[in-house]
This record gives sequence, structure tokens and C-alpha cells, in this order.
Amino acid sequence: MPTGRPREFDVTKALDRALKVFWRKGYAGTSLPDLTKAMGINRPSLYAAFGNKEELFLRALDRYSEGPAAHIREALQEPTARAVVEHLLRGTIDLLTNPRHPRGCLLVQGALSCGETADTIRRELISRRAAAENAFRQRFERAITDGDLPADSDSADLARYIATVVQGMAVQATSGATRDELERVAVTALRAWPAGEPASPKRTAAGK
Amino acid sequence: MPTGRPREFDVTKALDRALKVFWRKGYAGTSLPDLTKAMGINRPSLYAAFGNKEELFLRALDRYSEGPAAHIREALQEPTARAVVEHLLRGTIDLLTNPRHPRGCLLVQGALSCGETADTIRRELISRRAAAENAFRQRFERAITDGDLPADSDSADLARYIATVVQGMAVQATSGATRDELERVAVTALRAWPAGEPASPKRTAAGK
DNA sequence: GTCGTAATGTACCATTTGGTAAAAAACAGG
DNA sequence: CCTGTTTTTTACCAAATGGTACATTACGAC
Repeated sequence: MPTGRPREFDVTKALDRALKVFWRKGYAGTSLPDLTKAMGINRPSLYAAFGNKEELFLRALDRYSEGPAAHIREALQEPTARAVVEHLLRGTIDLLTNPRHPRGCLLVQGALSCGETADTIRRELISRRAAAENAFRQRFERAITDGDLPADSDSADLARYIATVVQGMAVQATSGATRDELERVAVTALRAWPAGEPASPKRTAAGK
Repeated sequence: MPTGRPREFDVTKALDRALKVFWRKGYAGTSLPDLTKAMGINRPSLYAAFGNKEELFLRALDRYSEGPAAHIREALQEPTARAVVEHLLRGTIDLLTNPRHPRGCLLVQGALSCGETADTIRRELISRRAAAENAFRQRFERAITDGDLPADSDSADLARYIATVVQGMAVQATSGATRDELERVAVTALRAWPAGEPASPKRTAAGK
């Protein structure tokens, strides 16, 4: 079976380049020339390898979730709800301020508001943000039965609150907020957390 | 002195129509046909009355700040820092969920990330968000000398925190969050506020 | 070598983008 | 009526948009 001409570029490397452009300019703000220049390939190669702009964005989004934004999933593994949100906030700050990649968060600024052509992507991002929030809600629900969150806590409220803070921090980051500033936001935000500060476990039953 | 043909449309009404389109689709996501259709005028009339797309957006932004988003300035007039942030959060929720106009906040989603053509607008929005945050910082500074915020509070941290929450709520609103959900976010967010909850005037200063 | 296959480079496509030129139309003053 | 002024209408513009046709090139199998 003939194999054809071999591909001259690294697909995942090109995908990472595309990811960075989408990350910086958003889905609609990124043009095909932007992409081909950054990826070092020409248009037909892009279409042959990735389908079209929309599919390329979705593949970049998957790579984003499993790479730079992997902390979102990883945070869920922490033993306590408090550790979960601390992991999430710390990882978010790392992501948002890492000088090796664009400021901000692709899940938020990829297509927050846009014309009709980008509406599919906008909805996809909404859906993925909702999925993440939902995963945290479930995690906090378990934390309530585990006893490391007060029994009268509302897991949905807590998940929505930290999602709001994280998304707000993404806006702050694209506006130029520094790591130090975001860390202070996280400290303040954590004052709202049910269990109180680590040094004062006087709230309710501590162990599980 | 001859007066010329009279204008056949209401300028401020047309501006309001333009505002709503920008609000829903963002600066870059809004096309000239989008605008002229919504405003009920044709292109040369738009250019004669407003200059160009960029100037029209800036005028719509001014109108936004003095109309739908007037609560941001008004909140600063409240007598205590606590009342200021409660006013801000309540007004923000009203703005974000009012069914009479688009979901979300023009200051956030007008141009969060974009290509080169919208970069001027993006920077302008960053600057206006920063100006608002700064106004709240100054207000909280005064609250510290007034004594209605603990002396060891950091006014900049508090202002950045509530700005983060408000901007996060804007993202939540464009994602479909309801008024009830946003109200619960506000309640949770207020638990981080220095003075504590209204029912418990005992503040246990912890710092960080 | 020849053949089949798949990638590449160039050139192109229709549509949409923001922005205008120019003529027609509606008013006020004389 | 005519004249000056400003808006409206229609038509157009160059540039950029996402997406392809097509010929060329590089490989593996025979």
C-alpha cells in the first residue's frame, strides 16, 4: 500500500502554536493568516490536518484542558474541599500569569461575546465552563458527606462562587493584573470559604 | 442662514439601539449592517452622525456608563464601605439579569480578547475597568479613616476583590446564570468582607 | 524505474468587512 | 420661485475573510 508524501510539520507542535494564537486573540479575532503564520504551514495543510478553523479551535481547546489547564481536573483529587479550592486557585494563578503563554484563560476569553459565525464556539465554551463548575459541585457534595464541609453548606453555591472568582481573575489577568495581585485576590476570596482559615478549625467537626 | 435637510432619526434613540447590539455581540462581533439595521438608518447617516464604528462604540460606552451601569458611580455615595459593596453587587445583578437588555456587561465583554483592529477598544475598556476599580479603592481608603473598615484592611486588595467578583458575575451572566444564582454568589462573596455579616459585629481580624 | 498516495505551494473563489463618492431630496432664508 | 445647506439614498471601493482547485512534489510498494 503506497504511503504518500510524508507530512513536513509536527502536528502537535502546530496545534500548540494555534492554541497560543487563539488564546491571545480569541476564536473570532484570529484569522487564517494568523494561524498559518504561527503554525508555519500553509492553508491547505491546515485544512487537511485539522478540518477547518472551528475544528482546529476545538482540538486546541482539548489540548488546553489537558495541558495548561490540567489543574482544573487535578484539583478535584485533593482530599478536602479546602485543599481542592486552594489547588484550583493556585493553579489558576499559575496559568493566568505564566509568562510562557498568553495572559488570561481560553475558556473565558475564547469567545465571550461574538457575532453569529462564532456562536457555536461561544456555546461550546459555555458548556465546558458549566461542566467544570458541575464537577466541583459534585466534589463539594461529597465533601459534605465526608464531613470536611459543614452540613448546611450549599455545594452548588460554593461551586458557583469559586467559578465566579476564577473567571473574574481571568478578566483581571487579561487586564494586566500581576501574580501578586491575583494571590491577594485569592486570599480574600478564601475568607468566604465555610471552614474558615486553616489556623482556626473551630467551625464544626474537623475529622471525617 | 440656511439650515439644511432635517435629520429623520432620533440620535439618542439610534445610539441606544447601537449600544444594545455592541452589548450583545461585542465591538468586533458587530458589523456595520448589524448596526444600521438595528438603528434604522443607512451607513452614510451613521458616519455623518457618529464618525465611525470606533467613535460610535465609545459614545455607546459613555451612554452605558451613565445609564444602565450608573450604579457603579452611585454605589460610591453610600455612607459605609459595606453599603457601597452591597449597592454595587445589587446594582450589578440588576444590570446583568435585566431582561430588557442583553445579558452580561459591556465593559467586560465589549472586547475582552480580539484581533489588532479592536485593540484600541480593548485597551479603552481595560482602562475604564481600572478607573472604576481605582475609584472603589479610594472610597475604601476613606472608609478606613472613617473607621467603617478595620484599620489593617488593604483598600487595594478589597477593591480588586470586588472587581474580580463583579467581572466574574458578568461572565456567569453571559453563560446563563439566573438572578437567584447571582444573588447567592453575592451572599457568599460578602462573607469575605472585613466587617463580617450584619448580625455579627464581632470581627476577628486575621490578616493573612 | 513506475505507480499510487498524500502532502505541499500557488493561485483562486465568493462573501463580507469598514468606509465613501456623488447625486437626489428636504428644509430655511431671500 | 431660487439658493445654500445638510441629510438621505444608491452605488461603489479596496481589503480581508474563510475555504478550495489544481498542479506539483515526495515518499513507499512493486
